[in-house]
Order: sequence, then C-alpha cells, then structure tokens
Amino acid sequence: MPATMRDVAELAGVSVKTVSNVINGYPYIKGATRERVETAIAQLSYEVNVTARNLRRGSTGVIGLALPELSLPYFAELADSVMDAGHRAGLTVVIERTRGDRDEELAVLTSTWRSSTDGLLFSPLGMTPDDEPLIPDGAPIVLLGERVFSPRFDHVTMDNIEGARAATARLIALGRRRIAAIGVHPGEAMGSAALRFAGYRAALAEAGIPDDPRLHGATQLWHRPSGAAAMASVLDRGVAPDAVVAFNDALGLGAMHELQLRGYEIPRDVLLIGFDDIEETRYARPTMSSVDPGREFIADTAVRLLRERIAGGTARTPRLVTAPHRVVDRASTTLG
Amino acid sequence: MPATMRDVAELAGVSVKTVSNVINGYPYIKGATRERVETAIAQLSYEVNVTARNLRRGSTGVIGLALPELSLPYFAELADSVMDAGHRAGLTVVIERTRGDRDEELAVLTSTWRSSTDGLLFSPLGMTPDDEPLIPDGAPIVLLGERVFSPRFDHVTMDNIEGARAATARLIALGRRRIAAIGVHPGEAMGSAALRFAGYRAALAEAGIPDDPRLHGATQLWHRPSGAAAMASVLDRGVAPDAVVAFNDALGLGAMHELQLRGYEIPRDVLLIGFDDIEETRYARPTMSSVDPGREFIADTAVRLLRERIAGGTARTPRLVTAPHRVVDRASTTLG
DNA sequence: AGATGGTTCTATATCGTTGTAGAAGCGCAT
DNA sequence: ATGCGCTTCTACAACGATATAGAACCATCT
Repeated sequence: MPATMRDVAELAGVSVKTVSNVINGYPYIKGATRERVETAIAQLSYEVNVTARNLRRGSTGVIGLALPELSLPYFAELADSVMDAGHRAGLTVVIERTRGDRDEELAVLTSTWRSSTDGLLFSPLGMTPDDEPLIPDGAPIVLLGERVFSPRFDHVTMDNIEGARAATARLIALGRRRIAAIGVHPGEAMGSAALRFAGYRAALAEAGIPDDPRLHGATQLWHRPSGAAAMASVLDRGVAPDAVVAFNDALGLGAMHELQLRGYEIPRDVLLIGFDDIEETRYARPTMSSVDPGREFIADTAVRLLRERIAGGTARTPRLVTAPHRVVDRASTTLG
Repeated sequence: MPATMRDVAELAGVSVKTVSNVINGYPYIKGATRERVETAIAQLSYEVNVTARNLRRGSTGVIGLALPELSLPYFAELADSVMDAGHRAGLTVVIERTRGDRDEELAVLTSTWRSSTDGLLFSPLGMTPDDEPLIPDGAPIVLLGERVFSPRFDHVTMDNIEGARAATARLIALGRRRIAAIGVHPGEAMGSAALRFAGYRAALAEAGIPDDPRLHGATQLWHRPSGAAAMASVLDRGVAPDAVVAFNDALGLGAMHELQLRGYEIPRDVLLIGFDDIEETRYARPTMSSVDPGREFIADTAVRLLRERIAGGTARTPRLVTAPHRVVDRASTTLG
C-alpha cells in the first residue's frame, strides 16, 4: 500500500492540508514545518495520487494526439515533438491512431476516453468538410494540418502553397525547367496535395514555364513505394525531367531510388526536393533537400493553443496559426 | 457542466448506486428500471467520469510503454501493435520515449507519472545489467527485448540466436558461402547484436563454412545509413559476398541500397535477408526477406503478462516467454 | 402463519486530494 | 487593552464514482 497524505501528516504531526500546501508550494509555511513535512515525505517515499488530485481539480493533465499512423515518419516525428512540448507544459500526451480512416477519426472524437482527457490535438485525414458538423462542441480541440474545416476550431497549419512555390522556385533558380511534381492527387481540392500542387504551378507560372501534365506524378498514398511508382510513370512518358518536387519526403525518397536505379545521378542530372524535412533526408544518399514545415513550431503552438483553449473555455474566438516554413538545401539541390 | 450519476439518478427516480449498477452490468435489475436509467443516460448524454471511477477502484486503466524512439520503424510498429493489444484489453497505452538513453530510462522507471499508471512495458536499450538493482520493486513491469536482466521480472523476447541461425541457414541452403553479417557490435555480450551474431556463426559452423572476419560489417546504430556504410566497408575489403544477413531491416535496406548502387543485382548476385519484418520490406525493390520476430505475439503476450502481474501482485514467479519467429521469404532470397 | 431464499433496490462510507472558511498567534499602532 | 493586519495552520466539505451492508419485496415451502 502506498502512503497517503494522511500518513505523511500523522508522521509530521501536521494537518493533511498542510502537507498539501507544502507539496503545492503554498508560501505561508514556516521553514521548520516545511522541513518536517519534507522529511516525512522522504521517509515514507510518498507520492501524490494523481488520480485523486485530478478528481478534485476537475482536470486530468492528459491531452490526446490523434494521428493517422506512427509508421509514417513524419507523424512519428511530430508525435515526438508534441510529446516534448506537452512534457514541458506538464501534460501527458496520449497518442491515438486513426489510420486516416473517416470512421476511426469520428470514433476518436466521440469515444468515452475523451472525458478522461483535457483536450485533443487532431490531425484529420479521412474526414471531409461535410463531416465537420459531427465534431462535438464540448471538448477543447486544436486541429493540425490542412485547414479543411470551418473556422469553428483553433488550427495550426503551414503555408502549403507558399512552401511548394518556394521549393519549386529554388529548382527554377538553379536553371531547371522540366520539373516533375510527385504526389499529385487529381481532383482533390482542399488537402495538402492540392495546396502543394497549386504552389508548384504558381512557381512555374511566375517563371513563364508551361505546366506539362506529363510531369505530374499521381499517387494515392504518400509512401515511399508510391513515390517510386509515380516517378517511374513520369519517366516512362519520355519527358526526361531535370528536377523533381516531391510532396513529401517519403515520396521523394522513393522517387530518388527509382531515378538512381535508372542511372540518373542526383543532383547532376536531376535535382530533387521533398517536403516535411524528416530525419531520414539527412541520411539519404545524396542527402535530400526538403521544405521544413516547422515541426517544432507546430508542436509548441498546438500545445499552447490547446492549453489556452482548455483554460479559456469556448468563449475565445478560434485562431489560425501558420507555421513558418523554410527551404532546407542539401546535396540533392546543390550543383557544382 | 457534464452530467453526473446523481443527475441521472434523479431524472430516472432511482438511487445513484442503481445507475452505477446498470452501467456496470450488475444482473439483479428489473427491465423497466434499467430502461428508465438508460433513457435518462441518453437524455443527459451522460458519460462516466473515469477519474472518479479510477480513484474508487484504485487503478487507472492505463499502462505505459517505454521505447527508445518512435522514428525507428520497428518500434513504431511495435507501438501500434501494443496499442491494439491494450485496446482489446480495455487499457489505454501511453508511450514514453527514452531515446535509448540510460538516464532517461531510469527516469521513466522512477517518474511520478508511474503512480498514475497500472504498469509498464519496458524495452531497455541503454541500461546495462549493472543498473538492474535500480529498477524499483513496486510497480508491475514486463520487459521487452533482450534478456539483459536478472530473472526478477516477467520478460518477453524472441530467440535471437535461433532466428539468426535460421536466416543464415536459409542462405546456405541456397548455395551461398560468402555470407556477410551487417550490424555486428564488437565486444558486446548480451544485446541483440551479440545474440544474432552468435546465431550467424552457429549456422556457418554447422555447414562447415569458416567464419571470415572480413565479412563482418560493424555498426554503432541500426539505422539505414549505418547499414549502407557497413556494407560499403565489407565490399571495400574485396571479399565479394554472395549473401548478406542484416541484423535488422533498416540495416538491410541500407545494405541493399549500397549493393545496388555498386551494380550488384539482388537476388541474382547477392541474396539478402533482414530482421524484424517491418512493413517497408514488403515495398522495397526487390521485396526483402526478413525474420519475423512475432511482433503481434510479443505485443499480445506482453500485455497479457502485465495484466496478470497487475492482478496477481508480486507474489507470482516471473516468467520468460519466447515469441515464435518465422523466416519470411521474399524476392531478395528467391532464385530463378 | 412463519420461515426461507432469491431478487431488487437504497443509504452511507469511502477512495486521496484540494478549496473554503476561519481560528490562533504575533507584532504594532492606537 | 483593543483593534488591525499579517502569517501560519486546521477542520471540514467537496470532487464523482463504487463497495458494503442491509432493507424491502416477492414467491415458495413447511
């Protein structure tokens, strides 16, 4: 049986509340009393019962982080960052997986477990704007990723259009004009794919380069093998791209692998830049350039917004924060 | 304000305990009463306060899973499996990262957060057998991975020696004799590296093949780039291996990449098999053979042992469970 | 009629903590 | 000596659920 505050209080010869006060840093306590309590705590190796504290305080100190999958490196790394940010704020982060599936996403939103959580960071993938009314009003929620939903919620995102535009512009500045886009989702209007594609086209337009559909590599998923397949189909069309923008790093790594298999040398023959700036880009051969979406910033901001939302209730008007991105140049876009 | 049991009880005209009984499936309740309670619950959209329940019950329904990093695919996938297994058992799994660092591992073991958790699944990496006395006796713990520590704890592991032996034997059976080992940790005695290396040597010995140190690719980490580097250094020694055993899949993928860059064709010129059977092996080109360590089995068993340990206290003698492994043949070890 | 035993329900204490309200002690100005 | 304000501490009631013990009801058996 672990010791309780009552045990500590008895041993120290004070009231239970005084023990509580010592633990919570209440200022009006005599040094001698504090010491007696502290040695009693040490002697019994007492630890506060977090459950009881939570019940009394009416909060749990736990927030949820709902993600598609941990096996996608970007999400695994985002999870790491959010756990760090939460830790710094004294919060425990519980990861919940949705597999990017609409029904599992809705389940996370409405599960009983929500009530043992103070709030939720939610990165939707399968839900569409039509599903937005299904998100309950009660629990504090901060959305991550694309701004798919109505401005009913706090939201942290990056400027996908501008990021893709900058990445593409970088390739153009290095003299390339036949730039392939890997990861296009034909027909999509709101997701990352559509936004990044829009940025790609904007950069081409600015430079007066015609947009050649043969250079568009469509994929369903954004995994490595899809990147290789999309790259292969672009190459098979015979357009001989001299640069590639991949809409995430996994696609980029797949594309790079395919190019190398076919004897292209990167960066000499083909420049390549990805998106997300995952750890692996730094270990690829050659190291791969990428657009850093400000993962730490996103994690910190999301946790901060959620804490404010938890504290402030639903009164406060929802905010949209756009993380600063940065084009990271590595060997795959370095000439000479 | 969310509704409480008292609200439900008042609306249904019964006692609080009857509401509790309905919720917990207590059998002696008249159909009519149960219905009244259930409609009251629906009407108020009542949900039990898990914190209060936990306080009363003295448990939290939460277990921890301490892992080095989520960005290593094997651990991300293991986390997914453990979360599934926990979910099936009605437990919430909270992931805690240690970065494989001894001090962070010790911190996880002694943190205050332990007390708001029913138990811990712990995959140590940085701690050595010398640190074993530092693991506290109180909390229920099940260790995952190598059997580094004294048999004071429940333990779930795989037969690393036998797995590596079988993988190597498979390559030998296909007629190969110059088999490289990638991921060797010189001087290590207890970890996966040492055990898998022992299995590799056992297979060679059985087949009467001399163990050529030039075929040993040493690495510090078990990431993709280390695999490529170790493969490169083996190749640079001029021994021309005709097969490769990589001690995990990331190493294997790195090795494969290096071999392909140098113009070797897999499996024609070099056979290759990895360890862990991560998702990515199925998407590699060629698809990569691997030793499946029974991830699902490990996850299920670990959760089961932990639940039994939580229920049974410290009385029960610790158990060691070895997961059944399986050699998975894919294109990288398929000839013809 | 009374005892027996199973069903159905309730009042109350309890889990371990924190918030509220206020008591007691002290120094200092009146 | 009285009042005031500051410090230090305490008693007690919550938070919202579950466990215990037992009351009340009903049918059946002696």
